[in-house]
Amino acid sequence: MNIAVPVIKEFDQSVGILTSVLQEKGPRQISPLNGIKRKLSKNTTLLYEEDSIKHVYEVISGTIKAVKILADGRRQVIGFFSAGDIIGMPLELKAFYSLETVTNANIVCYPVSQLNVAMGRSPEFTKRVFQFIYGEIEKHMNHMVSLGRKRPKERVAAFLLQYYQKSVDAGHRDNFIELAMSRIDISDYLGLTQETVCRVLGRFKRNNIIEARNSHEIFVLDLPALQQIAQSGLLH
Amino acid sequence: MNIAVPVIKEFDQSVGILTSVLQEKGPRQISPLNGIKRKLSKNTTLLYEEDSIKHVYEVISGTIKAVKILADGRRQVIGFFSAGDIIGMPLELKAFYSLETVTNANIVCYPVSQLNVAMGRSPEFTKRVFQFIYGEIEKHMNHMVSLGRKRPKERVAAFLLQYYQKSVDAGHRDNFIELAMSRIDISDYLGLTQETVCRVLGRFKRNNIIEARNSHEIFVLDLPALQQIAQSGLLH
DNA sequence: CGCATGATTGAAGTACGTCAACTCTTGTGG
DNA sequence: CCACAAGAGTTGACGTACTTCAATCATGCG
Repeated sequence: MNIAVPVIKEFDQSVGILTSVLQEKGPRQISPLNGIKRKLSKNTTLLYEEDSIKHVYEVISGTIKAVKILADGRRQVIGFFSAGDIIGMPLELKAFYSLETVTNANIVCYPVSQLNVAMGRSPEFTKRVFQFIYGEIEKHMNHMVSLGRKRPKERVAAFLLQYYQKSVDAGHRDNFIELAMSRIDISDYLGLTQETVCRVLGRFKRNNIIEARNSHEIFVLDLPALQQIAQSGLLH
Repeated sequence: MNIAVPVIKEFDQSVGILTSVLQEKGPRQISPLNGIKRKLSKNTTLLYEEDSIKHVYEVISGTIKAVKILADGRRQVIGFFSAGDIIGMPLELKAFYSLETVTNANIVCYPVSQLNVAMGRSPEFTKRVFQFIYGEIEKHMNHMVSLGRKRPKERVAAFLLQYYQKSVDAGHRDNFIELAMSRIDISDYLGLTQETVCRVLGRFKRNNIIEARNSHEIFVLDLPALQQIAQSGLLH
């Protein structure tokens, strides 16, 4: 037991455990997933679109964005990932998007082959993988509705609420959200221009719906208002 | 053998075979998927958003759309499905969208539980399911780029090309595509108004890029032009 | 045949994008 | 420690591409 504790710790540190999403519960069932830790500095591309996928990534710290880029430079950010998020899927195919760090980040890379082995062994694990993918798809659907049918203020409100929810899920109760990415990244995520994102945020500030300590640190002052705007943009 | 043939035929007709996507190759390996055939008339809702999912559907004939609807009536069509397409996933959860027939349609319903059993038995089948889901996700990504960053003419061109490709994949060489859905459905898919869709199609006609026999039957006259417009909208 | 629905076209308005100026950070080197 | 540069963010003025509103034209089904 004296020995076991440091061993477990070593396991946690050097191997990663896919705790949040994919890992089976209970110490007995821990799948032998051997991930490799990587430390990435800000604005690094760790995967290019069309690259063949070799790993599934778990974000330990920092923020990473998934981006699709058109020939003329237009960008669509598919999603942002931060601590606890999983990126990728257990199939070796071509990447649909490139992955770039928004901030310095620590990640754990799990070889796809290992996940396949784990899935072959455990139906429970396979089910968790499916549930994870389901969740990702649900996000994609909501994103499509935002991009196709929502007004700028509704998109921005929904975006802020995503981060608010994430903060609540993490156990915080201070109405504080940190937007690690630039205004351009946000606008590329929401299908808007950075100017429009700025103006909408400015309006929210003037209406005392949010308060900004600086451009990346925001307090939600009026949650119901934000929810109402996000849901159907009734306020003008 | 005289007996076997009608039995097989009966099997094909009443059970469905998930041929195109999920079915394993070779007669020996045919998974015992017992689907139930359903005949649906036009404008029928076969699944409501938030309903719990009990089946995966295979479209035999006709066209079905997946739709998300906002409180105030705005609609985002997530996708259209026609002969050979599979709708849904092997997990019993809440539906992310409602499913409505665009035309009269024949479908086969496979209980999710059966797919799970088949996946438990066959890693090969599981892999096919993953590949299918991958393909769906790729479509979602491209759709997000269209909705977030493409101009109307680029979206419409890409939409036409999807159907052109489908026609080619089905072995047709006549440059003919059939758009079973209404202009409103197309606009709700592309995040535009029906008027804009009409005007773009009208421009394509005037530029001899397409020719319309009627509003639903279209010939592609200038494929390269269509591809160029879809890819980066260079033409004005 | 006639009505209802869908498609198309035109005119007008506006929300968002574009362009540009300015300010605020942040980081670096003297 | 400050000065400066480079980048990011913000705000304003203006233009326009798309929407909205409206009228007309097809299409198809009872």
